[in-house]
Amino acid sequence: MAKELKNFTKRSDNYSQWYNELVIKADLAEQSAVRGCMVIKPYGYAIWEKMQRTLDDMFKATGHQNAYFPLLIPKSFLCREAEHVEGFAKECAVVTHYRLKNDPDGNGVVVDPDARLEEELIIRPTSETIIWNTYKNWIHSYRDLPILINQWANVMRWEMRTRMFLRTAEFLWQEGHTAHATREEAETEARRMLDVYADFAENYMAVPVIKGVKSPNERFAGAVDTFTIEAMMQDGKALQSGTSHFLGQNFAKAFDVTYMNKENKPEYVWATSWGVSTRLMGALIMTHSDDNGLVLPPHLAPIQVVIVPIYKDAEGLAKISERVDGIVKNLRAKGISVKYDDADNKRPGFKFADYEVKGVPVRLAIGARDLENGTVEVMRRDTLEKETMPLDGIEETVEKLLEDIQKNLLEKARKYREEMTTTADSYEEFKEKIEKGGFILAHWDGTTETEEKIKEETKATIRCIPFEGDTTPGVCMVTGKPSARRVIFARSY
RNA sequence: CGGGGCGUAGCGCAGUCCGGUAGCGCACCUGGUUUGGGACCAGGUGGUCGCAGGUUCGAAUCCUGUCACCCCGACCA
Repeated sequence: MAKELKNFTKRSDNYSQWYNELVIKADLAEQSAVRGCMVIKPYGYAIWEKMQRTLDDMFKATGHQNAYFPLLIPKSFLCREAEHVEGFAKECAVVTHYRLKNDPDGNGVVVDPDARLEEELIIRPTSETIIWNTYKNWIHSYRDLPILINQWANVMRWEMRTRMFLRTAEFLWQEGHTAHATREEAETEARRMLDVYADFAENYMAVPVIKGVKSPNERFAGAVDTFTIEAMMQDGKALQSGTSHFLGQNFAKAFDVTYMNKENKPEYVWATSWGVSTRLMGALIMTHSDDNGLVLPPHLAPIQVVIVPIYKDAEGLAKISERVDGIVKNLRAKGISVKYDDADNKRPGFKFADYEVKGVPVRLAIGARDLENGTVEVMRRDTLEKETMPLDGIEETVEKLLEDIQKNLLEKARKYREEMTTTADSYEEFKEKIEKGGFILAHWDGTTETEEKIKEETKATIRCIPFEGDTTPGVCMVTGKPSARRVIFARSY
Protein backbone atom coordinates (compact mmCIF):
# COMPACT_ATOMS: atom_id res chain seq x y z
CA MET A 1 0.00 0.00 0.00
CA ALA A 2 2.70 2.44 0.97
CA LYS A 3 4.48 1.43 -2.18
CA GLU A 4 1.59 2.80 -4.18
CA LEU A 5 1.59 5.97 -2.14
CA LYS A 6 5.22 6.45 -3.01
CA ASN A 7 4.22 7.09 -6.59
CA PHE A 8 2.89 10.45 -5.52
CA THR A 9 4.84 13.45 -4.49
CA LYS A 10 3.45 15.88 -2.00
CA ARG A 11 4.02 19.05 -3.95
CA SER A 12 3.11 17.75 -7.40
CA ASP A 13 -0.07 18.30 -9.37
CA ASN A 14 -1.18 14.98 -8.00
CA TYR A 15 -1.42 16.36 -4.50
CA SER A 16 -5.18 16.03 -4.29
CA GLN A 17 -5.09 12.51 -5.64
CA TRP A 18 -2.35 11.69 -3.16
CA TYR A 19 -4.45 13.17 -0.37
CA ASN A 20 -7.51 11.13 -1.28
CA GLU A 21 -5.55 7.94 -1.49
CA LEU A 22 -3.91 8.61 1.83
CA VAL A 23 -7.24 9.16 3.59
CA ILE A 24 -8.42 5.79 2.32
CA LYS A 25 -5.17 3.86 2.85
CA ALA A 26 -4.77 5.17 6.39
CA ASP A 27 -8.30 3.94 7.07
CA LEU A 28 -9.54 7.37 8.13
CA ALA A 29 -12.64 7.74 5.98
CA GLU A 30 -14.32 6.88 2.71
CA GLN A 31 -16.85 8.37 0.34
CA SER A 32 -20.38 7.42 1.28
CA ALA A 33 -23.24 6.46 -0.97
CA VAL A 34 -24.75 9.87 -0.25
CA ARG A 35 -23.54 12.60 -2.55
CA GLY A 36 -20.83 14.76 -1.00
CA CYS A 37 -20.94 12.93 2.32
CA MET A 38 -18.24 10.92 4.02
CA VAL A 39 -18.07 7.92 6.31
CA ILE A 40 -15.56 8.54 9.07
CA LYS A 41 -14.08 5.15 9.92
CA PRO A 42 -13.14 4.09 13.45
CA TYR A 43 -9.48 5.04 13.13
CA GLY A 44 -10.30 8.48 11.73
CA TYR A 45 -12.97 8.99 14.33
CA ALA A 46 -10.57 8.06 17.13
CA ILE A 47 -8.38 10.98 16.10
CA TRP A 48 -11.37 13.31 15.89
CA GLU A 49 -12.51 12.13 19.34
CA LYS A 50 -9.15 13.00 20.78
CA MET A 51 -9.35 16.45 19.21
CA GLN A 52 -12.85 16.84 20.54
CA ARG A 53 -11.93 15.89 24.07
CA THR A 54 -8.95 18.22 24.13
CA LEU A 55 -10.90 21.16 22.76
CA ASP A 56 -13.78 20.48 25.08
CA ASP A 57 -11.46 20.64 28.07
CA MET A 58 -10.08 23.92 26.79
CA PHE A 59 -13.59 25.36 26.41
CA LYS A 60 -14.54 24.26 29.92
CA ALA A 61 -11.35 25.78 31.27
CA THR A 62 -12.40 29.11 29.76
CA GLY A 63 -15.81 28.93 31.45
CA HIS A 64 -17.97 27.49 28.67
CA GLN A 65 -20.73 24.91 28.93
CA ASN A 66 -22.11 22.49 26.39
CA ALA A 67 -25.72 22.49 25.22
CA TYR A 68 -27.64 21.21 22.22
CA PHE A 69 -30.03 22.91 19.84
CA PRO A 70 -32.26 21.40 17.11
CA LEU A 71 -31.05 20.20 13.74
CA LEU A 72 -33.93 21.84 11.88
CA ILE A 73 -34.37 25.57 11.55
CA PRO A 74 -37.63 27.18 10.42
CA LYS A 75 -37.03 29.05 7.18
CA SER A 76 -38.27 32.29 8.69
CA PHE A 77 -35.53 32.21 11.35
CA LEU A 78 -32.83 32.00 8.75
CA CYS A 79 -34.27 35.02 6.95
CA ARG A 80 -34.19 37.30 9.96
CA GLU A 81 -30.62 38.47 9.47
CA ALA A 82 -30.32 39.73 5.90
CA GLU A 83 -26.61 39.13 5.27
CA HIS A 84 -26.69 35.80 7.06
CA VAL A 85 -29.40 34.32 4.83
CA GLU A 86 -27.75 35.70 1.72
CA GLY A 87 -24.52 33.98 2.66
CA PHE A 88 -26.07 30.57 3.22
CA ALA A 89 -29.17 30.48 1.01
CA LYS A 90 -27.35 28.89 -1.91
CA GLU A 91 -26.27 25.82 0.01
CA CYS A 92 -29.18 24.82 2.21
CA ALA A 93 -30.90 21.44 2.34
CA VAL A 94 -34.61 21.99 2.85
CA VAL A 95 -37.21 19.73 4.47
CA THR A 96 -40.55 20.21 2.75
CA HIS A 97 -42.58 17.12 3.72
CA TYR A 98 -43.08 15.00 6.79
CA ARG A 99 -44.47 11.76 5.38
CA LEU A 100 -44.00 9.10 2.72
CA LYS A 101 -46.65 6.79 1.35
CA ASN A 102 -46.85 3.71 -0.84
CA ASP A 103 -46.63 4.59 -4.49
CA PRO A 104 -50.05 4.05 -6.10
CA ASP A 105 -48.17 2.72 -9.16
CA GLY A 106 -46.40 0.17 -6.99
CA ASN A 107 -42.88 1.66 -7.21
CA GLY A 108 -41.98 1.53 -3.54
CA VAL A 109 -42.68 4.71 -1.58
CA VAL A 110 -43.15 8.30 -2.70
CA VAL A 111 -43.37 11.63 -0.91
CA ASP A 112 -46.95 12.18 0.18
CA PRO A 113 -48.03 15.42 -1.50
CA ASP A 114 -50.65 15.92 1.20
CA ALA A 115 -47.92 16.06 3.85
CA ARG A 116 -46.37 19.32 2.80
CA LEU A 117 -45.07 21.45 5.67
CA GLU A 118 -46.66 24.82 6.05
CA GLU A 119 -43.25 26.31 6.69
CA GLU A 120 -40.17 24.62 5.28
CA LEU A 121 -37.41 23.57 7.66
CA ILE A 122 -33.75 24.08 6.89
CA ILE A 123 -31.13 21.57 7.95
CA ARG A 124 -28.77 23.84 9.90
CA PRO A 125 -25.80 25.16 7.96
CA THR A 126 -24.87 26.86 11.27
CA SER A 127 -26.96 27.56 14.36
CA GLU A 128 -26.84 31.30 15.02
CA THR A 129 -30.50 31.80 14.18
CA ILE A 130 -32.05 28.99 16.21
CA ILE A 131 -29.77 29.80 19.12
CA TRP A 132 -30.50 33.52 19.13
CA ASN A 133 -34.18 32.78 18.89
CA THR A 134 -33.70 30.75 22.07
CA TYR A 135 -31.47 33.34 23.78
CA LYS A 136 -34.34 35.80 23.52
CA ASN A 137 -36.10 33.77 26.19
CA TRP A 138 -33.01 33.31 28.31
CA ILE A 139 -31.85 36.91 28.53
CA HIS A 140 -33.72 39.62 30.37
CA SER A 141 -31.26 41.29 32.71
CA TYR A 142 -27.59 42.15 32.82
CA ARG A 143 -27.52 39.49 35.55
CA ASP A 144 -28.23 36.80 32.90
CA LEU A 145 -25.04 37.70 31.05
CA PRO A 146 -22.67 36.52 29.82
CA ILE A 147 -23.95 33.30 28.30
CA LEU A 148 -21.04 31.11 27.25
CA ILE A 149 -22.30 28.07 25.38
CA ASN A 150 -20.80 25.55 23.02
CA GLN A 151 -22.52 22.91 20.92
CA TRP A 152 -21.03 19.80 19.35
CA ALA A 153 -23.09 19.04 16.29
CA ASN A 154 -23.33 18.13 12.66
CA VAL A 155 -24.23 20.74 10.07
CA MET A 156 -25.02 20.57 6.39
CA ARG A 157 -23.90 22.80 3.55
CA TRP A 158 -24.84 21.66 0.08
CA GLU A 159 -21.49 22.36 -1.53
CA MET A 160 -20.92 22.06 -5.25
CA ARG A 161 -17.66 20.22 -4.90
CA THR A 162 -16.60 18.19 -1.93
CA ARG A 163 -13.36 16.68 -0.65
CA MET A 164 -13.06 14.35 2.29
CA PHE A 165 -12.59 16.23 5.57
CA LEU A 166 -11.82 19.51 3.78
CA ARG A 167 -15.28 20.16 2.46
CA THR A 168 -18.09 17.65 2.85
CA ALA A 169 -21.80 18.26 2.53
CA GLU A 170 -22.32 17.19 6.13
CA PHE A 171 -19.61 17.82 8.67
CA LEU A 172 -19.03 17.58 12.39
CA TRP A 173 -17.97 20.62 14.32
CA GLN A 174 -18.32 22.61 17.47
CA GLU A 175 -19.92 26.02 17.45
CA GLY A 176 -19.62 28.38 20.38
CA HIS A 177 -22.30 31.04 20.78
CA THR A 178 -21.85 33.65 23.43
CA ALA A 179 -23.88 36.65 24.56
CA HIS A 180 -22.41 39.66 26.37
CA ALA A 181 -23.47 42.93 27.92
CA THR A 182 -20.78 45.04 26.30
CA ARG A 183 -19.03 45.35 23.00
CA GLU A 184 -15.62 45.14 24.66
CA GLU A 185 -16.46 41.91 26.43
CA ALA A 186 -17.71 40.28 23.23
CA GLU A 187 -14.68 41.39 21.25
CA THR A 188 -12.39 40.07 23.96
CA GLU A 189 -14.24 36.76 23.92
CA ALA A 190 -13.91 36.40 20.16
CA ARG A 191 -10.19 37.07 20.38
CA ARG A 192 -9.77 34.81 23.37
CA MET A 193 -11.33 31.85 21.55
CA LEU A 194 -9.12 32.47 18.54
CA ASP A 195 -6.18 32.16 20.93
CA VAL A 196 -7.59 28.87 22.21
CA TYR A 197 -7.76 27.57 18.64
CA ALA A 198 -4.23 28.68 17.88
CA ASP A 199 -3.01 27.05 21.08
CA PHE A 200 -4.73 23.81 20.12
CA ALA A 201 -3.45 23.89 16.54
CA GLU A 202 0.14 24.45 17.54
CA ASN A 203 0.47 22.44 20.74
CA TYR A 204 -1.70 19.43 19.90
CA MET A 205 -1.89 19.28 16.12
CA ALA A 206 1.64 20.65 15.68
CA VAL A 207 0.22 22.89 12.96
CA PRO A 208 1.62 26.42 13.04
CA VAL A 209 -1.04 29.04 12.33
CA ILE A 210 -1.25 32.73 11.62
CA LYS A 211 -3.84 34.69 13.54
CA GLY A 212 -5.54 37.58 11.86
CA VAL A 213 -8.72 39.23 10.74
CA LYS A 214 -10.55 38.51 7.48
CA SER A 215 -11.11 41.15 4.85
CA PRO A 216 -14.76 42.29 4.51
CA ASN A 217 -15.10 40.12 1.42
CA GLU A 218 -14.16 36.92 3.26
CA ARG A 219 -16.09 37.74 6.41
CA PHE A 220 -18.72 35.39 7.86
CA ALA A 221 -22.24 36.26 6.74
CA GLY A 222 -23.68 38.37 9.54
CA ALA A 223 -20.45 39.13 11.38
CA VAL A 224 -18.88 42.50 12.13
CA ASP A 225 -15.42 40.96 12.25
CA THR A 226 -14.19 37.47 11.42
CA PHE A 227 -10.95 36.31 13.02
CA THR A 228 -9.15 33.34 11.59
CA ILE A 229 -6.25 30.98 12.03
CA GLU A 230 -4.61 30.19 8.71
CA ALA A 231 -2.37 27.18 8.17
CA MET A 232 -0.22 26.25 5.22
CA MET A 233 -0.43 22.83 3.63
CA GLN A 234 2.52 21.03 2.06
CA ASP A 235 1.51 22.07 -1.45
CA GLY A 236 1.73 25.72 -0.43
CA LYS A 237 -2.00 26.29 -0.26
CA ALA A 238 -3.66 27.95 2.71
CA LEU A 239 -6.31 26.29 4.86
CA GLN A 240 -8.62 28.27 7.09
CA SER A 241 -8.50 26.07 10.15
CA GLY A 242 -10.72 27.86 12.61
CA THR A 243 -12.76 31.03 12.88
CA SER A 244 -14.07 33.25 15.61
CA HIS A 245 -16.61 35.95 14.83
CA PHE A 246 -17.48 39.15 16.57
CA LEU A 247 -21.15 39.44 15.59
CA GLY A 248 -21.81 42.87 17.08
CA GLN A 249 -25.51 43.32 17.77
CA ASN A 250 -26.64 41.95 14.41
CA PHE A 251 -28.29 38.81 15.73
CA ALA A 252 -29.58 40.50 18.87
CA LYS A 253 -31.35 43.01 16.68
CA ALA A 254 -32.61 40.38 14.23
CA PHE A 255 -34.08 38.31 17.09
CA ASP A 256 -34.87 41.21 19.36
CA VAL A 257 -32.67 40.11 22.24
CA THR A 258 -32.32 42.89 24.80
CA TYR A 259 -31.41 43.09 28.46
CA MET A 260 -32.06 45.64 31.19
CA ASN A 261 -28.86 47.33 32.26
CA LYS A 262 -28.13 48.58 35.75
CA GLU A 263 -29.80 51.89 34.88
CA ASN A 264 -32.97 49.96 33.99
CA LYS A 265 -32.62 50.75 30.30
CA PRO A 266 -33.01 48.09 27.58
CA GLU A 267 -29.95 47.40 25.46
CA TYR A 268 -29.18 44.98 22.67
CA VAL A 269 -26.91 42.06 23.52
CA TRP A 270 -23.44 41.66 21.96
CA ALA A 271 -22.55 38.32 20.39
CA THR A 272 -19.74 36.05 19.26
CA SER A 273 -19.63 32.71 17.54
CA TRP A 274 -16.65 30.48 16.86
CA GLY A 275 -16.08 27.07 15.37
CA VAL A 276 -13.71 24.38 14.24
CA SER A 277 -14.72 21.34 12.26
CA THR A 278 -13.58 17.97 10.99
CA ARG A 279 -11.66 20.07 8.49
CA LEU A 280 -8.97 20.07 11.18
CA MET A 281 -8.46 16.43 10.24
CA GLY A 282 -7.62 17.59 6.75
CA ALA A 283 -5.17 20.12 8.16
CA LEU A 284 -3.53 17.43 10.26
CA ILE A 285 -3.18 15.08 7.29
CA MET A 286 -1.90 17.68 4.85
CA THR A 287 0.58 19.29 7.22
CA HIS A 288 2.59 16.28 8.32
CA SER A 289 2.07 13.32 6.01
CA ASP A 290 4.90 12.01 3.85
CA ASP A 291 5.19 9.52 1.03
CA ASN A 292 4.95 6.63 3.50
CA GLY A 293 1.56 7.80 4.67
CA LEU A 294 0.10 9.62 7.60
CA VAL A 295 2.26 11.18 10.32
CA LEU A 296 0.42 11.87 13.55
CA PRO A 297 1.57 14.19 16.32
CA PRO A 298 1.86 12.13 19.53
CA HIS A 299 -0.61 14.38 21.38
CA LEU A 300 -3.41 13.30 19.04
CA ALA A 301 -2.38 9.80 17.96
CA PRO A 302 -4.91 7.17 19.08
CA ILE A 303 -2.02 4.70 19.21
CA GLN A 304 1.19 6.39 20.32
CA VAL A 305 3.38 3.31 20.46
CA VAL A 306 3.04 0.02 18.65
CA ILE A 307 5.04 -3.01 19.64
CA VAL A 308 5.65 -5.64 16.97
CA PRO A 309 7.00 -9.03 18.01
CA ILE A 310 9.20 -10.96 15.62
CA TYR A 311 9.17 -14.70 16.19
CA LYS A 312 9.34 -18.10 14.55
CA ASP A 313 6.90 -20.17 16.57
CA ALA A 314 4.40 -20.06 19.42
CA GLU A 315 7.12 -20.66 21.96
CA GLY A 316 9.15 -17.74 20.64
CA LEU A 317 6.11 -15.47 20.76
CA ALA A 318 5.35 -16.50 24.33
CA LYS A 319 8.84 -15.47 25.43
CA ILE A 320 8.54 -12.08 23.80
CA SER A 321 5.03 -11.53 25.12
CA GLU A 322 6.21 -12.25 28.63
CA ARG A 323 8.91 -9.59 28.37
CA VAL A 324 6.69 -7.07 26.56
CA ASP A 325 3.87 -7.40 29.07
CA GLY A 326 5.69 -5.38 31.73
CA ILE A 327 6.70 -2.69 29.24
CA VAL A 328 3.11 -2.28 28.08
CA LYS A 329 1.95 -1.89 31.69
CA ASN A 330 4.66 0.65 32.49
CA LEU A 331 3.93 2.71 29.40
CA ARG A 332 0.20 2.72 30.13
CA ALA A 333 0.94 3.79 33.68
CA LYS A 334 2.60 6.84 32.15
CA GLY A 335 -0.59 7.57 30.21
CA ILE A 336 0.87 6.42 26.91
CA SER A 337 -1.43 4.50 24.61
CA VAL A 338 0.23 1.29 23.46
CA LYS A 339 -0.75 -1.44 21.08
CA TYR A 340 0.99 -4.79 21.27
CA ASP A 341 0.27 -6.36 17.90
CA ASP A 342 0.84 -10.07 18.32
CA ALA A 343 -1.64 -11.01 15.57
CA ASP A 344 -0.38 -14.15 13.93
CA ASN A 345 -2.04 -13.69 10.57
CA LYS A 346 0.21 -10.87 9.41
CA ARG A 347 3.95 -10.85 9.01
CA PRO A 348 6.13 -8.23 10.69
CA GLY A 349 6.91 -6.42 7.45
CA PHE A 350 3.25 -5.96 6.74
CA LYS A 351 2.66 -4.58 10.21
CA PHE A 352 5.56 -2.15 9.91
CA ALA A 353 4.19 -0.73 6.70
CA ASP A 354 0.63 -0.68 7.97
CA TYR A 355 1.43 1.31 11.11
CA GLU A 356 3.53 3.68 9.08
CA VAL A 357 0.61 4.40 6.75
CA LYS A 358 -1.50 4.99 9.85
CA GLY A 359 1.02 7.41 11.29
CA VAL A 360 1.77 5.74 14.63
CA PRO A 361 4.55 7.93 16.11
CA VAL A 362 6.77 5.24 17.66
CA ARG A 363 7.31 1.59 16.81
CA LEU A 364 9.15 -0.93 18.91
CA ALA A 365 10.22 -4.17 17.24
CA ILE A 366 11.42 -6.98 19.42
CA GLY A 367 12.63 -10.46 18.47
CA ALA A 368 14.62 -13.36 19.85
CA ARG A 369 17.87 -11.59 19.09
CA ASP A 370 16.77 -8.60 21.17
CA LEU A 371 15.73 -10.79 24.10
CA GLU A 372 19.23 -12.26 24.15
CA ASN A 373 20.92 -8.86 23.96
CA GLY A 374 18.42 -6.99 26.10
CA THR A 375 17.66 -4.58 23.27
CA VAL A 376 14.76 -3.31 21.19
CA GLU A 377 14.55 -1.61 17.82
CA VAL A 378 12.96 1.83 18.09
CA MET A 379 11.60 3.63 15.06
CA ARG A 380 10.27 7.17 15.04
CA ARG A 381 7.66 7.92 12.37
CA ASP A 382 8.53 11.58 11.79
CA THR A 383 12.09 10.94 10.58
CA LEU A 384 11.78 7.17 9.93
CA GLU A 385 15.03 6.71 11.87
CA LYS A 386 15.66 3.31 13.43
CA GLU A 387 17.86 2.74 16.44
CA THR A 388 18.59 -0.28 18.59
CA MET A 389 18.34 0.63 22.26
CA PRO A 390 18.54 -1.12 25.63
CA LEU A 391 15.27 -2.64 26.84
CA ASP A 392 15.89 -1.47 30.38
CA GLY A 393 14.45 1.98 30.82
CA ILE A 394 12.77 1.90 27.42
CA GLU A 395 9.66 3.46 28.98
CA GLU A 396 11.51 6.69 29.76
CA THR A 397 13.15 6.69 26.34
CA VAL A 398 9.77 6.37 24.64
CA GLU A 399 8.21 9.05 26.78
CA LYS A 400 10.95 11.52 25.84
CA LEU A 401 10.86 10.46 22.24
CA LEU A 402 7.14 11.19 21.97
CA GLU A 403 7.65 14.74 23.21
CA ASP A 404 10.58 15.12 20.88
CA ILE A 405 8.48 14.04 17.89
CA GLN A 406 5.70 16.42 18.89
CA LYS A 407 8.16 19.34 18.97
CA ASN A 408 9.93 18.31 15.82
CA LEU A 409 6.71 18.17 13.80
CA LEU A 410 5.75 21.70 14.77
CA GLU A 411 9.21 22.97 14.05
CA LYS A 412 9.38 21.24 10.69
CA ALA A 413 6.00 22.64 9.65
CA ARG A 414 6.96 26.11 10.83
CA LYS A 415 10.21 25.98 8.92
CA TYR A 416 8.41 24.92 5.76
CA ARG A 417 5.90 27.73 6.16
CA GLU A 418 8.69 30.26 6.58
CA GLU A 419 10.43 28.99 3.47
CA MET A 420 7.20 29.33 1.57
CA THR A 421 6.43 32.85 2.78
CA THR A 422 7.65 35.72 0.62
CA THR A 423 6.86 39.34 -0.09
CA ALA A 424 5.84 40.95 -3.37
CA ASP A 425 6.12 44.66 -4.11
CA SER A 426 4.67 44.73 -7.60
CA TYR A 427 1.70 42.97 -9.12
CA GLU A 428 4.00 41.35 -11.71
CA GLU A 429 6.19 39.95 -8.99
CA PHE A 430 3.07 38.75 -7.17
CA LYS A 431 1.67 36.96 -10.21
CA GLU A 432 4.95 35.20 -10.72
CA LYS A 433 5.37 34.15 -7.10
CA ILE A 434 1.80 32.98 -6.56
CA GLU A 435 2.33 30.23 -9.14
CA LYS A 436 4.84 28.62 -6.80
CA GLY A 437 2.36 28.59 -3.93
CA GLY A 438 2.91 29.74 -0.38
CA PHE A 439 1.99 32.90 1.50
CA ILE A 440 2.76 36.22 -0.09
CA LEU A 441 2.90 39.38 1.99
CA ALA A 442 1.80 42.31 -0.12
CA HIS A 443 0.25 45.74 0.17
CA TRP A 444 -3.45 46.13 -0.61
CA ASP A 445 -5.57 49.26 -0.73
CA GLY A 446 -8.28 47.80 1.48
CA THR A 447 -11.03 47.69 -1.14
CA THR A 448 -13.14 44.71 -2.14
CA GLU A 449 -12.79 45.66 -5.81
CA THR A 450 -9.03 45.22 -5.74
CA GLU A 451 -9.33 41.97 -3.82
CA GLU A 452 -11.84 40.63 -6.35
CA LYS A 453 -9.63 41.64 -9.25
CA ILE A 454 -6.66 39.82 -7.74
CA LYS A 455 -8.81 36.77 -7.06
CA GLU A 456 -10.08 36.68 -10.62
CA GLU A 457 -6.68 37.09 -12.19
CA THR A 458 -4.59 34.91 -9.89
CA LYS A 459 -7.03 32.71 -7.88
CA ALA A 460 -5.35 34.08 -4.74
CA THR A 461 -7.35 35.57 -1.90
CA ILE A 462 -6.48 37.54 1.19
CA ARG A 463 -6.16 34.91 3.88
CA CYS A 464 -6.02 37.45 6.64
CA ILE A 465 -4.72 40.74 7.86
CA PRO A 466 -2.34 39.36 10.47
CA PHE A 467 -2.28 40.61 14.04
CA GLU A 468 1.46 40.30 14.21
CA GLY A 469 4.40 40.99 11.93
CA ASP A 470 5.52 43.92 9.82
CA THR A 471 3.16 46.89 10.15
CA THR A 472 4.99 49.32 7.86
CA PRO A 473 2.60 51.21 5.59
CA GLY A 474 3.10 51.21 1.81
CA VAL A 475 1.20 51.41 -1.44
CA CYS A 476 -1.17 48.85 -2.97
CA MET A 477 0.63 46.61 -5.47
CA VAL A 478 -2.31 46.88 -7.88
CA THR A 479 -3.68 50.40 -7.60
CA GLY A 480 -0.82 52.29 -5.97
CA LYS A 481 -3.21 53.68 -3.37
CA PRO A 482 -2.06 53.84 0.26
CA SER A 483 -1.94 50.62 2.27
CA ALA A 484 -1.80 50.45 6.06
CA ARG A 485 0.22 47.26 6.15
CA ARG A 486 1.04 44.07 4.26
CA VAL A 487 -1.63 41.38 4.24
CA ILE A 488 -1.33 37.65 3.51
CA PHE A 489 -2.31 36.40 0.09
CA ALA A 490 -2.48 32.74 -0.93
CA ARG A 491 -4.39 30.23 -2.95
CA SER A 492 -6.52 28.23 -0.62
CA TYR A 493 -8.67 25.16 -0.06
C1' C B 1 -24.61 24.80 -14.29
C1' G B 2 -20.21 24.64 -18.15
C1' G B 3 -15.72 21.39 -19.87
C1' G B 4 -13.44 16.39 -19.61
C1' G B 5 -13.59 11.20 -18.02
C1' C B 6 -15.66 6.66 -16.30
C1' G B 7 -19.39 2.67 -15.23
C1' U B 8 -17.30 -5.17 -16.34
C1' A B 9 -16.35 -9.93 -9.16
C1' G B 10 -15.55 -6.70 -2.60
C1' C B 11 -11.36 -3.27 -4.71
C1' G B 12 -8.23 -1.86 -9.09
C1' C B 13 -8.50 -2.77 -14.24
C1' A B 14 -8.23 -5.31 -19.54
C1' G B 15 -11.67 -6.70 -23.27
C1' U B 16 -15.49 -2.34 -26.76
C1' C B 17 -12.48 0.27 -32.59
C1' C B 18 -13.41 -5.02 -35.78
C1' G B 19 -20.32 -8.73 -32.29
C1' G B 20 -19.10 -15.36 -31.47
C1' U B 21 -17.79 -19.75 -24.26
C1' A B 22 -16.57 -13.43 -19.04
C1' G B 23 -10.74 -12.25 -18.30
C1' C B 24 -6.35 -10.40 -15.18
C1' G B 25 -4.18 -8.47 -10.45
C1' C B 26 -5.39 -7.71 -5.30
C1' A B 27 -8.66 -9.44 -1.54
C1' C B 28 -11.32 -13.89 0.21
C1' C B 29 -11.52 -19.62 1.32
C1' U B 30 -8.56 -24.61 1.81
C1' G B 31 -3.81 -27.12 2.46
C1' G B 32 1.37 -26.77 3.07
C1' U B 33 5.99 -24.16 3.70
C1' U B 34 7.23 -19.41 5.99
C1' U B 35 7.96 -15.00 9.72
C1' G B 36 14.34 -9.01 11.56
C1' G B 37 10.59 -4.45 5.98
C1' G B 38 4.34 -5.28 2.62
C1' A B 39 5.79 -14.12 1.99
C1' C B 40 5.58 -18.32 -1.48
C1' C B 41 3.44 -22.71 -3.87
C1' A B 42 -0.92 -25.51 -5.16
C1' G B 43 -6.13 -25.64 -5.40
C1' G B 44 -10.86 -23.01 -4.91
C1' U B 45 -15.36 -19.39 -4.24
C1' G B 46 -17.31 -15.14 -6.45
C1' G B 47 -20.37 -11.56 -12.57
C1' U B 48 -28.26 -10.70 -14.63
C1' C B 49 -20.83 -6.42 -17.97
C1' G B 50 -24.92 0.87 -14.48
C1' C B 51 -30.27 0.74 -16.17
C1' A B 52 -34.13 0.58 -20.23
C1' G B 53 -35.23 -0.07 -25.18
C1' G B 54 -33.58 -1.39 -30.25
C1' U B 55 -30.56 -4.00 -34.39
C1' U B 56 -28.90 -9.27 -34.90
C1' C B 57 -29.11 -16.38 -35.34
C1' G B 58 -26.02 -14.18 -31.45
C1' A B 59 -24.53 -7.82 -27.84
C1' A B 60 -19.93 -6.12 -22.40
C1' U B 61 -18.95 -4.81 -27.68
C1' C B 62 -23.24 -1.56 -32.58
C1' C B 63 -27.64 2.26 -32.18
C1' U B 64 -31.12 5.33 -29.04
C1' G B 65 -32.41 6.98 -24.39
C1' U B 66 -31.49 7.32 -19.26
C1' C B 67 -29.06 7.18 -14.44
C1' A B 68 -24.78 7.30 -11.37
C1' C B 69 -20.00 8.56 -9.98
C1' C B 70 -15.06 11.04 -10.54
C1' C B 71 -11.80 15.17 -12.14
C1' C B 72 -11.29 20.61 -13.69
C1' G B 73 -14.14 25.58 -12.95
C1' A B 74 -18.17 28.89 -10.40
C1' C B 75 -19.56 28.33 -4.37
C1' C B 76 -17.34 27.47 0.56
C1' A B 77 -15.32 25.86 7.31
